[in-house]
Amino acid sequence: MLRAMTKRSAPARPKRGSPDETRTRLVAAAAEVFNRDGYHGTDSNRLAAAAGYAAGTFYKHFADKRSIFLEAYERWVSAEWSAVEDELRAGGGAEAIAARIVELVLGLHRRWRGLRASMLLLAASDAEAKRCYRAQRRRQLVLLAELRRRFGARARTREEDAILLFTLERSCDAVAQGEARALGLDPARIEARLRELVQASLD
Amino acid sequence: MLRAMTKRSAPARPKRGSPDETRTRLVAAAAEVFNRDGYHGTDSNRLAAAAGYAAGTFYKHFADKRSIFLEAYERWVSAEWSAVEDELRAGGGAEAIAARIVELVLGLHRRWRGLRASMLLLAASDAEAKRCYRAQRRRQLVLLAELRRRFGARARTREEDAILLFTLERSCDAVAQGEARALGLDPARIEARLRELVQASLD
Amino acid sequence: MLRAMTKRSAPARPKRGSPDETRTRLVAAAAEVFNRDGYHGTDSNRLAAAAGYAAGTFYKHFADKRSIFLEAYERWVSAEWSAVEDELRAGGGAEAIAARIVELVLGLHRRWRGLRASMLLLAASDAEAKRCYRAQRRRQLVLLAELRRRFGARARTREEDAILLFTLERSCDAVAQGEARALGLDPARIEARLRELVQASLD
Amino acid sequence: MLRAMTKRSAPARPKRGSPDETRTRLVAAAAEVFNRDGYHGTDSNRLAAAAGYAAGTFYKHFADKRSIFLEAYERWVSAEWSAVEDELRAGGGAEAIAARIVELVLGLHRRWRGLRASMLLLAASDAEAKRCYRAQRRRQLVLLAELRRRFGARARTREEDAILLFTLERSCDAVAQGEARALGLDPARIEARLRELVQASLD
DNA sequence: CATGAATGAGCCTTCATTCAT
DNA sequence: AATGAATGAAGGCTCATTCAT
Repeated sequence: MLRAMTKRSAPARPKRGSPDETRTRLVAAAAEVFNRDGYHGTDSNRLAAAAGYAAGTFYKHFADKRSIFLEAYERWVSAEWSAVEDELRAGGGAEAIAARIVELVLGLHRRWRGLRASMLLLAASDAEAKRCYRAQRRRQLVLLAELRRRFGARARTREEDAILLFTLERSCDAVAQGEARALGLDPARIEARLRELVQASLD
Repeated sequence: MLRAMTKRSAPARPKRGSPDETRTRLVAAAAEVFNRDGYHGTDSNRLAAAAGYAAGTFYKHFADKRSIFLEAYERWVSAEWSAVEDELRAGGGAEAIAARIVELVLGLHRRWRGLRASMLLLAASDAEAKRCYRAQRRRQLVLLAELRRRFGARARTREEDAILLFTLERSCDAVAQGEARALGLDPARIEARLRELVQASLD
Repeated sequence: MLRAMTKRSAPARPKRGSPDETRTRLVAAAAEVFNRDGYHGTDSNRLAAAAGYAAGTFYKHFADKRSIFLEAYERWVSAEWSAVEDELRAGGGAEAIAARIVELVLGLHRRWRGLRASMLLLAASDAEAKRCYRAQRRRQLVLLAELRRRFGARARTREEDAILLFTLERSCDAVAQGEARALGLDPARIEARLRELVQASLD
Repeated sequence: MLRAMTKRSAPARPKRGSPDETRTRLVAAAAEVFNRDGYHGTDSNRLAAAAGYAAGTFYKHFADKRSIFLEAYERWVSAEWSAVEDELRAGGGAEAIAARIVELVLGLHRRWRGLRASMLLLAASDAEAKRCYRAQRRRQLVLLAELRRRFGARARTREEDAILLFTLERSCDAVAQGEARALGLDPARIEARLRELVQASLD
């Protein structure tokens, strides 16, 4: 069985909120449940229940499971990325920024590893998920170029930047998902190396 | 609808072969079907049918869907990796080897992108899939160290090597799955950059 | 899909009228919607919305879907039958009356074919619907006998009259629902023949 | 509640028959259940259970509820009509044939009144049902013309014949469904009158 | 060894109805 | 009087798996 345990909390019943509150609660609960059980590991009834609602309520707010997933990803992962961007744009030296980038990205990957894994899967077969997933990478490319301009560093090709992002993403996943440890690697050293790579790219 | 069309070929009925032949045919067909439709995009009946067998035959040879998936991954992806290793061990200069590594890895990612995506998903929630997936990375680390010894290059940390592998894997996925193009990147330049990175690691 | 499209008009919101006005609006809207989509082709929420009210309002005025249906049928179909009766009672020769009967009955069947089809269905399984449906036939039998008295024609058995009504009803349905045309029949000839039969019954 | 009681017999479990047997059993059971509970009064799970099968088995044989309904109607109602036709073609005088037609048609309407009512409903909203329903009327028109030729009677217009069939159909429904009795009519007299009409049409 | 009919739990979705506001 | 968010039972359908042949 791939499916994880499912009945967890009996959440506070939030009857009769505004539609927006309800929608928000559903999305928040879905983000957690998808993150824990994976896209194919839950169903719409459970998502509703996790937010304290009945099955029917789900379909008042979302057309289907896929659409709440995309919204959950958008709302949580992307939202937190925005926070990251804001902080990085706030200033600091190249070294500090590099360290912070690695720390923040790793944190996000740790926090949302299940959601990210599901997104990867979905993006493989669903066009809209693909778009949504790629939109982020685009933002990151923009951010990277912007930071570099701030430090007066020479420009890199988009390809070089993309590869740096891929490196960062995949390595952080490896650390977040325990793959690094399973391979006998020291997460701290991975982080250190990533910091070097990011900083080198900003100089 | 995430599910792709499914009825494809009307396969040659190879009834009453030896158990091993049957098993092999099932695995071969499954590899193709999983690669095309994804793990959640097929079902065991279709896998059996794709190999020209009845539903019941499937369960005479495999405990469940997951186990045939792991075997398909093992048998095809890993097997092809072995071929890669053999070729690389056969000799050549650092530059040629680097180019060949990138070419071969990219080829594998292209050929098996569906299977790989499914594996990524499965590895996120299934312990055995995780082990199977990681075993490969371990082999690759060994190979990398071995190649470097051959070229008399200075040793790198395991972490540095792992990050190189992550970079290679993730970037090849991006190219194989069209993500690179979607981001306006030039696949040829990505490949060139990957060759540089690999070669640098071997010197 | 048996179900037809449903969201049609955005009806004027007539909030806080007298209970009777509300009830009337609900019934009027329901008659149209049932006539268009069929009894099983709508739901109470849509009926409410079609009248410009919220779901809850519906249940303030009707016990359930069935009861609004019966009322819609009663209020519209029966009401129009009354108009027919009034006109026929107003006078005219047997031939003119016969022609008028066919014309009016056919008109009603055309106008309310969806509602009638639903009633037929409901009457098959619901006792109250059955009563309501039969009450009309009774009125028609009375009317027929009454007209005949007016023309001084000899009496027929109730069975003969009933059969004439059945003929009229079924034939008008066939014309109204396109069955006649589908069978290669000429609606005008059907009407002509029906006029003959009715007139013969009045002489 | 419109829905009739549902769990009736616990039918003999007929496991592992040939697909055709299974299909036949499903259709036979469905004909009875539809006839008893109406199209909207059952569901696919109950149809399967009524034939002694599990839910999934149903969908191995039929795409959906509508398709088994049409087949049930076709297989039972039409099949019995064929028997009627055969008998009528076998010979006899006009009077005897007329009597037999009324008797047989009435018998069919009695036996399958629920199925017929559902068909009427379905035909109102479903194109294929409509076709299937009308195909029968066409056969009947042919049969009627054929019988008349046998008796050397003068030809009637198709419209006249159609109206006779409508009369017969609707009147038999009224008798079969108790409508006649509810209107205080004597079924025997209805039958007598129908015999007259049919015989008159054959002379 | 292979079959393939059959299973039945379980997912997605709808809708008649309620009730707090 | 009206609202409309919420309900939850139930229907339609799928699919991993079993077992009699």
